Amino acid sequence: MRIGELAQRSGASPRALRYYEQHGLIRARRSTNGYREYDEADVRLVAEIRSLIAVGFTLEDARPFVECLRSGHESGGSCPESVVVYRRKLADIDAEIRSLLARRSEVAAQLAQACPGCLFTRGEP
Amino acid sequence: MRIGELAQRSGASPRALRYYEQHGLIRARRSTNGYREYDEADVRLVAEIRSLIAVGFTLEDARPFVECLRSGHESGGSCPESVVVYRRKLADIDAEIRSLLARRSEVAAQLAQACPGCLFTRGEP
DNA sequence: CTTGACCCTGACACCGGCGTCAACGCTTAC
DNA sequence: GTAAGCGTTGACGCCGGTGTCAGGGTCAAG
Repeated sequence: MRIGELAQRSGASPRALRYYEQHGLIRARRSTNGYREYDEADVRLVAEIRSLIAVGFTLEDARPFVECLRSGHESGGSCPESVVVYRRKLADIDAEIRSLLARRSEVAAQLAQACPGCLFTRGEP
Repeated sequence: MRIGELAQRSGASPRALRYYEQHGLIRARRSTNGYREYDEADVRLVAEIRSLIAVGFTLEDARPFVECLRSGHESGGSCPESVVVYRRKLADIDAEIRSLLARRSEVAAQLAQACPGCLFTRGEP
């Protein structure tokens, strides 16, 4: 299939697919007229990438997953390198949540100090 | 005082101070040679901006606080416009935390599916 | 007079994952 | 022949808050 069909079936835009290729995440054969040609396995690869992106992974994070799939594994996450990324990501998310909670309480404290009562009363200070 | 001293005393770089001015958050008199001149009130203004930036506010968010201080209030957060920003920011943070928690559980679920046991055992899958 | 420490403006770089446009080639249908 | 609808590459734009450099001016001390 060509890039348009892969785009439709994977949920990525053609632009995104070319971007993934540019960064070495997917590869395409070329037909005689220079058009990129893809197969079913690529649909799977791109779907994996999209699903990782959707939960906050970067393209670099997705790389081991793609290579895991390419090397024949059924799941992109079943290789040691992918698991490393999974765990690092969980740690990152946890750190970010802690940071947000800290910021939240700082903001709430500032609000409480600047305008006592404003935290619970909706309306004018 | 000139920009270097204000920078030292407020914790912002000269570059940042010019940027704040460019976006209308602070103003500077100019001495005869064209140098920016600041006073004590500006130290306070910039300190307010820095403290807001530090907890994740944007410069636009900081604007009402600055104007609140300029209009004579002791605290930048005691004006209605500032309180609106405070509450919006709290809501934003809460939304972001919820989103992160959702992503966290999705990632954990993906990991658990790709590599059962990996969530609790450190090491090879 | 010169050095060095300030100051000025203007402009590019960054980061990530694309969107979007330009300018062009291929293919199919009418 | 030609128009539509695909494809190609290359390049700029975005978002925010600076860092950093270029190419100047100002001023006090030596």
